[in-house]
Amino acid sequence: MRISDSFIPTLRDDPAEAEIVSHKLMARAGLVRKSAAGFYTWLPLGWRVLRKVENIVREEMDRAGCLELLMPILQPKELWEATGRWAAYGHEMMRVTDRHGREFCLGPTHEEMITTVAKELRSYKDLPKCLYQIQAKFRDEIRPRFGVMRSREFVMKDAYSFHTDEASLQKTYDRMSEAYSRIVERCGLTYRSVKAAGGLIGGAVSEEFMVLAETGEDVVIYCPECDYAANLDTATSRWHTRAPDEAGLPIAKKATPDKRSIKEVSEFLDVEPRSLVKTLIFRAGDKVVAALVPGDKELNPEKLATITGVGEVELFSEEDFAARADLVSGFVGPVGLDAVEIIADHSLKSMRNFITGANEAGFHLLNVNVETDFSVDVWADLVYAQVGESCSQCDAGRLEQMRGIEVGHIFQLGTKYSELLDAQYVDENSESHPFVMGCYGVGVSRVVAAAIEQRSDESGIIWPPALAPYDAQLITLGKDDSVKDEADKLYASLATDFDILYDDRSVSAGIKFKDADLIGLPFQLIIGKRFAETRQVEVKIRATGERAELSVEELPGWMRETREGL
RNA sequence: CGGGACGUGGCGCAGUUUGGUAGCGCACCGGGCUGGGGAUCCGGUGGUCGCAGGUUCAAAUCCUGUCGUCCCGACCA
Repeated sequence: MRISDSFIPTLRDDPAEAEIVSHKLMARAGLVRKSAAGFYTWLPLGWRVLRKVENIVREEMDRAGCLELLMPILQPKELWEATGRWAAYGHEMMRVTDRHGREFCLGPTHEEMITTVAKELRSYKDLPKCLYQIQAKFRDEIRPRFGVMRSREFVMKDAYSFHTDEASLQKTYDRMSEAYSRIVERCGLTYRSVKAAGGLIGGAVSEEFMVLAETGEDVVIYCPECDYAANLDTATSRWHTRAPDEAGLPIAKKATPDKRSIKEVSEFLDVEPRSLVKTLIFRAGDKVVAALVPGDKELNPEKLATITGVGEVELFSEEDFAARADLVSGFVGPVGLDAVEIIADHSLKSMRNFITGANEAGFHLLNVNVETDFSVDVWADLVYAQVGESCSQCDAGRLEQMRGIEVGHIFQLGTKYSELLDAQYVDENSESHPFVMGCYGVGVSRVVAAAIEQRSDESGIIWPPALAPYDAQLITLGKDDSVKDEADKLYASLATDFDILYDDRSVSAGIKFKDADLIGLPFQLIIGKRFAETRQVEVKIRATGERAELSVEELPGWMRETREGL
């Protein structure tokens, strides 16, 4: 492609609205333009990159035995009401009404839709099947940001598998996990796969593929000694396995006037926060629960929601407390708290003689012990894992953390959707069963941003060769017609084997070099006056800045070889 | 939705405090010169200052409302 024939509007300055490097560079290099918050036009150069990612994803899906199809973006309300998600999705779902008053949503995902399509898989002989599509998805994010990283319309590859049983699902799930690893590797990205939470999609088993980057919105907790890695939301640690070694002391009431928070009480009594137990009152659906965690730990509401079997738990407000005389805000404790369910973090098993609220304004209890003073209804993992704690998997490593960009997420769904939507197959005995399902997503447009987030420098983008919109940028220098002729010839000869972006503009050398660095193709092929004498093409490798002089004949082979290492 | 900031040619910004009828750099167009890291000179095009009301002889500037955008929190590929 000749630049003079192309449409690559590069910008000299960062757009004021862009915050992170990928957003700035995507705008500056002429890859995308914003239309409204969270909506982007993919300009020709950006579109080429997006298609490269799409094709890698498509190849790996096909290799894994998946079948591509395309479903409508608009989906009828009734379908979503059947699974309860018309309400559950809330404001995140974009909705439209047709001229007859019938309501639709712009698909945020397609579990409902694909499940109705899969109803045509009637026999166990038709299973397993894995279907996928690559399509725009719509989620009315509370706060779209970082360009295409978190946008309201984005390109996603979503795959769904259908099985007779869990074993078959596990097989496909494992194969998809491998395919996902291949995808991110082929895109040239450094990543880590981590254990994750199901969220709105649901499902017990789930794994995220995180591209590692400082600006990532997710925190990954990992063990340097083994392969344990998990999203902060689900990460566990084993700091609590110590056996209690202290003898229990008799419980005692202590006046703590106006001291409510862990900080206030621990300072007032001159003890470490870890000597206290926090009693947090939550509303979980219809019931009220008390969650007990050590004073120095932070409760993870997602874990509590999972344990109580609700989508979301809500911390008691002052109004809630006002309505319950038995719960004293700031002085709640588990002793004598029989009216609500008590869920305690496992770590309390190893705590002795701790301090809690006395359920009486202005008082706390000292030397409280589990069993002797109160009983726990449910033991669970309730807290966020913290850096420095022991790995729950190998026990040897101390946990560390890093930031990541979630580009892929795979789930084992089970029969949630097939049951609600009445999607069944018949087995060998003519008995009907709901499909066992899995679903698998890749944020295709997000991969583009993630790649730039991981690979760029002061001058611009450094594309992994697999994602680069073109293989090389051919640059002519000087206004000599002879240079132009030579460059034309080289362009024509390379065109059969490579995608070349040919900067044939009659602008100054500086502009050409700056634009080439900004656009970030793996190679820059430079032809100036010298070429007529030396017959050597000057090549600059964008990633390393190294330069080489090569004859026209050896150039193709050299490029093929060199790009492998980039 | 809560907290903060901002809307002035395509992009980046100044001007707003103290009202007087819009300016700079880049980009763009024509021409000269230059041609290995965003060169330079001359001459141009382009803005009802987000929108709607209000105050005033006079509003980018003051007031009210509204829309949009960005940042920090809860959501997610």
